[in-house]
Amino acid sequence: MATMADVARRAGVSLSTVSYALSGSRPVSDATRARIFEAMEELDYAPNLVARSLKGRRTRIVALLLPTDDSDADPFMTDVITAAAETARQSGYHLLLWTEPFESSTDLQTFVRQGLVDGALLLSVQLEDERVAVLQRDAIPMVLIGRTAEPDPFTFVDTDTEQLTDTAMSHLAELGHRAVAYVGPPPSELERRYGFVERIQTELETSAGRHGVELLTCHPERGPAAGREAIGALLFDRPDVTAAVVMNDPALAGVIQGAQAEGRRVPEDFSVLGLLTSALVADATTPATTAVVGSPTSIGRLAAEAIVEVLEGGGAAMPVRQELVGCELVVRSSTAATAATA
Amino acid sequence: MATMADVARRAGVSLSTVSYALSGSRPVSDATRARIFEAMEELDYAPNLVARSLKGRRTRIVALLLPTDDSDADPFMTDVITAAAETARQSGYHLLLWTEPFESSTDLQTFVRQGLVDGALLLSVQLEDERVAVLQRDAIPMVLIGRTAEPDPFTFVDTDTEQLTDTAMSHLAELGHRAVAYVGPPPSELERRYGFVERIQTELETSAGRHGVELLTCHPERGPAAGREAIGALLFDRPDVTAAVVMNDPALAGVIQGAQAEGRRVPEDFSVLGLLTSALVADATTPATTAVVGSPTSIGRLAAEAIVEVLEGGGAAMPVRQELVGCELVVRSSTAATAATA
DNA sequence: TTGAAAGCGCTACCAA
DNA sequence: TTGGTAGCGCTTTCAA
Repeated sequence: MATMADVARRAGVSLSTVSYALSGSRPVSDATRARIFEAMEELDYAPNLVARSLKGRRTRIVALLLPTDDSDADPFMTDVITAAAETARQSGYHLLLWTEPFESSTDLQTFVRQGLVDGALLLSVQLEDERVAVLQRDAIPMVLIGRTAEPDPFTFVDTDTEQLTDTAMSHLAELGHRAVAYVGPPPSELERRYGFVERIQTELETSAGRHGVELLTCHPERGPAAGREAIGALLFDRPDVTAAVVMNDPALAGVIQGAQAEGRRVPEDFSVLGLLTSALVADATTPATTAVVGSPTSIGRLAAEAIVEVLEGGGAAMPVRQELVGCELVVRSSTAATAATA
Repeated sequence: MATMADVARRAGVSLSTVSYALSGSRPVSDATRARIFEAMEELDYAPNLVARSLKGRRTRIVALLLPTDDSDADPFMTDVITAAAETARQSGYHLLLWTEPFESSTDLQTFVRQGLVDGALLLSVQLEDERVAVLQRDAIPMVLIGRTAEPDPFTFVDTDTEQLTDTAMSHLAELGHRAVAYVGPPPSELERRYGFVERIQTELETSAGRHGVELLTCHPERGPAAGREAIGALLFDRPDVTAAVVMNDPALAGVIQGAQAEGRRVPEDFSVLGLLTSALVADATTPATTAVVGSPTSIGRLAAEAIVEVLEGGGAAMPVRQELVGCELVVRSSTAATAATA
């Protein structure tokens, strides 16, 4: 591949002039510039990013920290990732995948010290997230997608869980439901201690209280069978429960089927409301599941914008930026007013 | 961050000795090495990858080319990507995301000329894929995930579509089905001219012929409504159709519902078989959908292995490696023998 | 067994 | 308006 020296030779100018012509950081006469760009064209020249990175002590590469013992490939994550990658690219940044099981963050430590990346985007943040400490130790700029435990002095982008839960509970309360099942994520995700999961639980309870709704929680494993059993057992104990909010895509269909097996028609006798349910899954159930959905695309974009801003900020003490992304109710066919209300 | 010079100074040796101690490419006395590693430890030293890349003229970074006007975030792709990233990392390679609409491959051209990546992995390969030509022009090593039109002289990893279609048709033929609907991808994907989609169509027809099965094709848009309509119309014309193979996750539930709306019980009167259906979707339908599934994890791993092999091969003329990854029938509850057979 | 130094391709400072 | 050159952090050749 052609180097700057090749271009300089061909254009009959010095190497530094080529550099200045390219960066514009010093005036270059029109004639000279024209000759230089012509030479570049002829040689298919493109500046070597590695050399530039070495010189400039920054690579314009951001690590995307992606835990891999997440059992399911979440479509939500995929959208976050592509949106972040696209946004980053528009600012001249690249995203580099760093997949790693949650446990082994010593690898991460070594990795960031190698100077390949200028900063990091953290996916699937946990309440106590080792990775944050590791990055902080080396003063690697980072943006969390999710939140650690409070107080959380980091820049983050997250779903507005309060709005999420409140949208969900308002919807059900307005429909007249007074006792609602919360079918949460599988136990394995609970152990992980995602801030996200714990916040949902707490805020769901708060919101339920505010709306005069009683909340009954269960955490079935993945899969429709587990969902059926869980809701079956719950309805056996508490036949007065008339709705479920479900944040467990693999179990979602099971919840609907389990309610039906107990003789409830969905949505006439029993409402099911998805939380962050992927459209693919929500549309696959019968009836299709009404859900409160987030905006993975906005999250990815905002996260990329935030990290770029920090990195371009040149180390100046940036204000910590914390953004909450709103949710939206997507009405399909699985919720309806209770008999009492209708 | 500490540099090699810092380590050398602290250990009281020359810079080159530190380098040799690290690489092992020249003997270093035990005492010296011990001092050096101690110094590294104390300084939290890690070799600078950028400098190493500049010197070595290789970055050990591989671009992951990810077209972004794919309308849906496919869980299959996510698994491919994480598997590829993990495998690459185990060989000391990193994956860098390059998201781009199909059209603009001039950006790609410029990008690869910048020397940031040693090679590329191509996702969602089309029959006529511009990206292949672009990379070839600059002799960038690449591995396709998918295939271009024949003859295809490139290294690729792909799902074994022949086995896929044959597994599907055998299953249905054995159950006694003689007229089968093929509910293919939405028209937009057809226009894209994915090799994958076209191969499935052809091979499904071939396989159907071999099994004495008549195949009726339709391509509904995404979403359950489109699926319902498509299968409804088809069954209206051809009431003798007793099964459907569906390669269109968003429409899948609609196909089942549409058949039921025509008075068919699934699976007793009508079988539905998914093609590469994601587990999340297959488990969400009622009944759960039996499907022939591929192995995204294997594909990702093999693709990463292949590109690493090419890159480590040092430019020696490598044999073109072409791997087809097998499929498997996952039996759930949506297929059964026809009345005639049972 | 170890050290000195050239050079990867670029940016930016110092001079002219 | 332009040229020369040091140096980013490393690997590797040449010398001792």
